[in-house]
Amino acid sequence: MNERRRAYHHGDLANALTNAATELARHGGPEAVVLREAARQVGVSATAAYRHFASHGDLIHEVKERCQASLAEYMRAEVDAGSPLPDPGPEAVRRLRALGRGYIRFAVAEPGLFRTAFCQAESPRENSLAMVESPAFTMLSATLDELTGLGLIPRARRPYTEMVAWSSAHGLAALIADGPLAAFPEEEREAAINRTLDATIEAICTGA
Amino acid sequence: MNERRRAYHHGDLANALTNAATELARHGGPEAVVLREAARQVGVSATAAYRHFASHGDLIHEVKERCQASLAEYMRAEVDAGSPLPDPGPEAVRRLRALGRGYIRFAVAEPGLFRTAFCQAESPRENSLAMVESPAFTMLSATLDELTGLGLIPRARRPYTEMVAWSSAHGLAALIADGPLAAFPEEEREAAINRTLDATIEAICTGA
DNA sequence: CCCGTATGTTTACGCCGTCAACTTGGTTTA
DNA sequence: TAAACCAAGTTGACGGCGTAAACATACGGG
Repeated sequence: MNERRRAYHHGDLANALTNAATELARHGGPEAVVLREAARQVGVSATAAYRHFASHGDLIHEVKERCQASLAEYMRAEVDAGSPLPDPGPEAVRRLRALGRGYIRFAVAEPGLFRTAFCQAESPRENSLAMVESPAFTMLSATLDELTGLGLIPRARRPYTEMVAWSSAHGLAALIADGPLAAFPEEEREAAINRTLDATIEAICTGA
Repeated sequence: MNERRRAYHHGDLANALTNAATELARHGGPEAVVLREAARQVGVSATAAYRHFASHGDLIHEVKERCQASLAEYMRAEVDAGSPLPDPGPEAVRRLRALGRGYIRFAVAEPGLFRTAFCQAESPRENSLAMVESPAFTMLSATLDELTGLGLIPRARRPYTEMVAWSSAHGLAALIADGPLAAFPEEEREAAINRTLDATIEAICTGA
């Protein structure tokens, strides 16, 4: 049925719905993800969604995972872009900065998706572990390990350094995506981002 | 009508509704603030709320302001508590740390209210300026000014230092309130908090 | 005292998530 | 190949939500 998939059986409704829902999230955040609207845009009845998703929350969960993946892509892209440090230091330091910059760039470019990536799940347990096992978090940990190996992070201070880095990036990103800093003129916002990135790296790496 | 206020005219419906709505927010965050439920708990018809609030968003806005005020109280309380530094240094450094600790303590103690304090407003403009003019932000700015006066923050680095401090505290608080770190065992969470507070202060104040 | 106005109530509308029952069409099997 | 089955759609209905309109009640000032 390769080509005539659009007749009665859609062929890939689950994906089509998730795409539509993601677009809703992009423009309005998690609260804009309404099942009936996604179904409408795909051209299918609302209840058709229930053949592929157990509930509204399940659909949101799918979108949420995409958003987390998107965030990780932004981080990886910034790492791969390889923009040099102002003060060209160790490669690992550059990478640490790139991870933070990618995180924040995502929040600036896609505030709706960023908010969706961290929206509340119906099951409270679900929120927790998944994130810490994500590729993004793994990249961060690996980079910090590397910096420790290079002697740039004292071994005594290594524990919980993921949290120091994550908190700082997440805080700035959240303040941008959630409102308080959204109205900042671009130039000031960029300055605040750089200042925060600088300060955080300095706090983590001895001398830099 | 001091005492017989409960007959037909309630006497202070606006406040009663805001109280009920705040309680809903405490247990379920902003998405749990449903107008009809608040009215139900006060024992009044749903549409009665419209004599005191223009819309559902208006009610949430009221709750949101209370939550922001609560946050500021937590910060002030922690400052006033005057718990000494591990390494007793300048008073202003202690106060900076207390501000951060109060911010995070609020998120730990009242995740629902914390999330409500930063929930999206219907008017996008509304989110921005109000926060930066809040008493909490003012306390932070004043303390940073003081540290600059003491020579603990180099003048060249003074700009945007509010953002460095705010981002760090807000990030950790948000990660706790929004899920990812909520399931951390208390001991680890406390360690992460202290480590982040230490690192941030070190990043802001030269030597400490 | 009486009337206006502030503050309630009832009713109703459309949108939401979701359930139950029915229909359609591709796949499997006798 | 025909029958039977099952996956994937449909329509219709329900209760809950925010909210508008019309109606009711009680307080307070002329």
